[in-house]
Amino acid sequence: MCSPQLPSTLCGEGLGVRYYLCRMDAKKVRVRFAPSPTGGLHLGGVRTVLFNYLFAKHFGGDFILRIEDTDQTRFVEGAEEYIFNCLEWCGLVPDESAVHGGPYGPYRQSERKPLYLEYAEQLVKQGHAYYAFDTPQELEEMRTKFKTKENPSPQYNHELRGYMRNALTLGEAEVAALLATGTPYVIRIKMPEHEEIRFTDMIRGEVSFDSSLSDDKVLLKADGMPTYHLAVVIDDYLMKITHAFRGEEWLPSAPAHVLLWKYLFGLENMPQWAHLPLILKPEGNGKLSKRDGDRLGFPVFAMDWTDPRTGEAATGFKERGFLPEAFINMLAALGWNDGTAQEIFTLDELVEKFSMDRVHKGGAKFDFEKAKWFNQEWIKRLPVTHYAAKVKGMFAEKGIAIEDDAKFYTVLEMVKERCILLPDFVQQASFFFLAPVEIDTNSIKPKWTAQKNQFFIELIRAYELIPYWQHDDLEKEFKEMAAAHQIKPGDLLLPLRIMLVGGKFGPGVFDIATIIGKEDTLARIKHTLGLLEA
RNA sequence: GGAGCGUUGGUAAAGCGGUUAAUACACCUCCCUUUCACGGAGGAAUCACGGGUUCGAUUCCCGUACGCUCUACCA
Repeated sequence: MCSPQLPSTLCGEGLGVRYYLCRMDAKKVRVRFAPSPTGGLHLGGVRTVLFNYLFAKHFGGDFILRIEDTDQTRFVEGAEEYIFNCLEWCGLVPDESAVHGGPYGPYRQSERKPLYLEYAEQLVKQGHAYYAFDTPQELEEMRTKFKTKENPSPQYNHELRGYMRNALTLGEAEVAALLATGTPYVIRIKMPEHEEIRFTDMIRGEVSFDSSLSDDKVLLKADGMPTYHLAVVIDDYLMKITHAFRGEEWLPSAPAHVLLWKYLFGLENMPQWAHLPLILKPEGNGKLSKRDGDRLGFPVFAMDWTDPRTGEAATGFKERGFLPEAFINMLAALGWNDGTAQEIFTLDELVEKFSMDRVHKGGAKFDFEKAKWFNQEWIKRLPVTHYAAKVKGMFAEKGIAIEDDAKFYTVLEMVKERCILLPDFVQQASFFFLAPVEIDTNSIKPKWTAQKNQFFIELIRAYELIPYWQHDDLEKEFKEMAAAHQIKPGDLLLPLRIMLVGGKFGPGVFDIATIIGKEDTLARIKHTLGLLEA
């Protein structure tokens, strides 16, 4: 029996023999993600990448990234590089791609253009496709002419193609003449009538369609570029893709793809399909879009993206302060689980445990609160050194230069469980390095008394003389003095906290005092005492 | 309009013929902490509806409803 790792060339066609024991599923797993470089990389896109990656790596296979840039009108400068950057940040690096190279290139469809015509013409010869000369205007006319209440969107299908200007209605001579004079044309698939097309989806099981209900999709466009429908089949074949995952929105066009496989390469060579559930808007209905993010205040793209044409900008999960570990984990949990109560997974664990049959069928509404929880968990779990540099940069932006790394790490460690997103560290920890500008004296004033004022004046004196500036001594001194003044320590702790921190938050007060040191502690107490007098 | 896919607490979801229907997020209450957070305890679902099949259905089958996707020379 061939092992799954055995090179596919040894499994049959390479030796010119079809080995009985070497079936399709014994071939090396090869999956692909095929984005079109038209804008920011959406949450759903990253999740598709993730599932591809996890599946491939689980079986020791390859993850290929192919650029679907067949629509020249939608080319966006920088989008391709951006996609690679996102994958890099997520840690989902392709084995083969336009930048990583590989034996099945080129990995950009625009660079494979001549290939597609060949196959399209083969289909024409086989009678499974035909030339069509209808202009965009004529198509538009057809749609309005045949539009009825019952049929609001007429299709270019077996019923209507007889009314159109194509090789099926024009006659051989005329077609040849049109072709000879360079008349623009497209090649359309000729969908058969009343043929049941069925295939097994890895997530949904058996799905079937009636071929009569599908339209004669354009395979090759007038500019010579293939449409997605043709390109996906040819490239998946040529790149030896064994499993093809994509969003559920592709399900309705799957029958055309299955047919193309049947006509061109044989159903036995077709990859296993899996149509992933959609990620939906948090409230209401429909696919999650960038607009929802803007409206509800959360990111939708993996990383910041600015459209070079419109200048429109969108923030990404990365820039919002997500750790890649959390982002990936959250995405995996959106539609997949391992059947246990475990929710936090490393990439390695995901690779080990992932399986397609545990992917949920229904679409999931995106919950930003849950996404934040994953990030908080990862902040708590990871050593602070893992993200200290990033946080340091955020401090620098606020004008706080960190010089003492050891102190910085202790501080981060001390406040990490209070941080949900990376920028929270700035709020939670900057007072360790810079005296607070805003002091919430309103939280002190209502219960402020002359006795308390006196207490702090004496506390300053006592602290000035304290031999060892350390947590336990500071606390002991504080409590003894409170007792001497007959004030409950609790009534004094909050004021002290506000003096040191500026507000009602942060770790233990004496921990803070210990770290910021005698000089700063006393200065901050004095400063606030001054404010309270005024 | 048509086709396909889907439907378990507010959200994500486990369950794969017999369970007190897990768990997590969010929310509320309480404990811990004289801050905030962490941590701990508790609180919510007659599994969309109607028929079957079965001794027994959240689980299997068929309808209905609802939702989503697609219905471009875009992917």
